[in-house]
Amino acid sequence: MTCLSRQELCKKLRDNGYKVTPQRLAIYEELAGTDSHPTAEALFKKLQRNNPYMSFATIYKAMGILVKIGAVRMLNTGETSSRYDARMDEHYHVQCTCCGRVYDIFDLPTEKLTQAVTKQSGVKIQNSDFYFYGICKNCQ
Amino acid sequence: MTCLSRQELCKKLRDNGYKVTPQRLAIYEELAGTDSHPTAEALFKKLQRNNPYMSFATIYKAMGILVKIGAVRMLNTGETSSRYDARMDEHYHVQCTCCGRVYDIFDLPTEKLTQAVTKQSGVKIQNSDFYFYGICKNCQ
DNA sequence: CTCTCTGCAAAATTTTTGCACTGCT
DNA sequence: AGCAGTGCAAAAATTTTGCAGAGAG
Repeated sequence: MTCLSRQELCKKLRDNGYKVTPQRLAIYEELAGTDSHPTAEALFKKLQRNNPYMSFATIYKAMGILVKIGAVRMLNTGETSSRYDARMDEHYHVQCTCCGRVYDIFDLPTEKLTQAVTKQSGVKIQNSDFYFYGICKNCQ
Repeated sequence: MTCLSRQELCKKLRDNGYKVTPQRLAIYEELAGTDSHPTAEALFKKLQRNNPYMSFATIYKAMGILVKIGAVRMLNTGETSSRYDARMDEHYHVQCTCCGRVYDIFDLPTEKLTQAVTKQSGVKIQNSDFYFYGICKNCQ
């Protein structure tokens, strides 16, 4: 997994003027340790086991910060709640329309797309999100 | 605009077992007549002028149906509320991170991407959503 | 020691649901 | 006439906010 080490995360937090707290580390490490692209609620349930006083507010506040400093991304697959992903290397997402699972996809030839978007719209692209939907192997 | 004519929409509703009502026609025509990718709230405010008794519940129920029968798509740009789009021809979206406006993009070479996703994940892709983010011409 | 962060509860927002009444077909 | 659809209000679900006390630097 290409996520941040604890040391790198601490540095990133401090460099951006945020404090390092056990909650933020626990939230990040829980997220970095799964490839299930969990929602805030899923994270909360997992974290509660080891951190009985973990609260939703803390998760949402931490996520806001982690997204802002570029340690985490937020996924909008069209479900009612957002999902989170600690992998920040360039990749994309496929969701199974049957079971809802979200899989990672790598190495898509997207450079021409971004160029075409810039050319067509005049918008200087800062980042992009690609979502694919279909029936996964398990559900076929 | 490549949206449905009133006649086509009526047929599509009936073919899928839904009734044609003035509210559904008004909602669809309002959406088809703009390229602003409005939220439910924005649609509601516009529709209220001519239909003072239009309600939110009706908009959400109608949208559910219109999405299901393939007359409308829902956009998830990462904002708190969903946006809607009556254009069903293949196209993509760029959002300005400054003003929030959403622009349409056409003719992207995406075939290889979809093939790569199928090959890599084994998921048979049914559809996809591409979102690009950057600073638009107006805001530059 | 200061000032940010946490946890709780309450609030805000968006979307969904239940139900009596309306009105399309 | 029958039954789906509308509108209202209340409920549900997710996310945000305010504040007192705890804890990082």
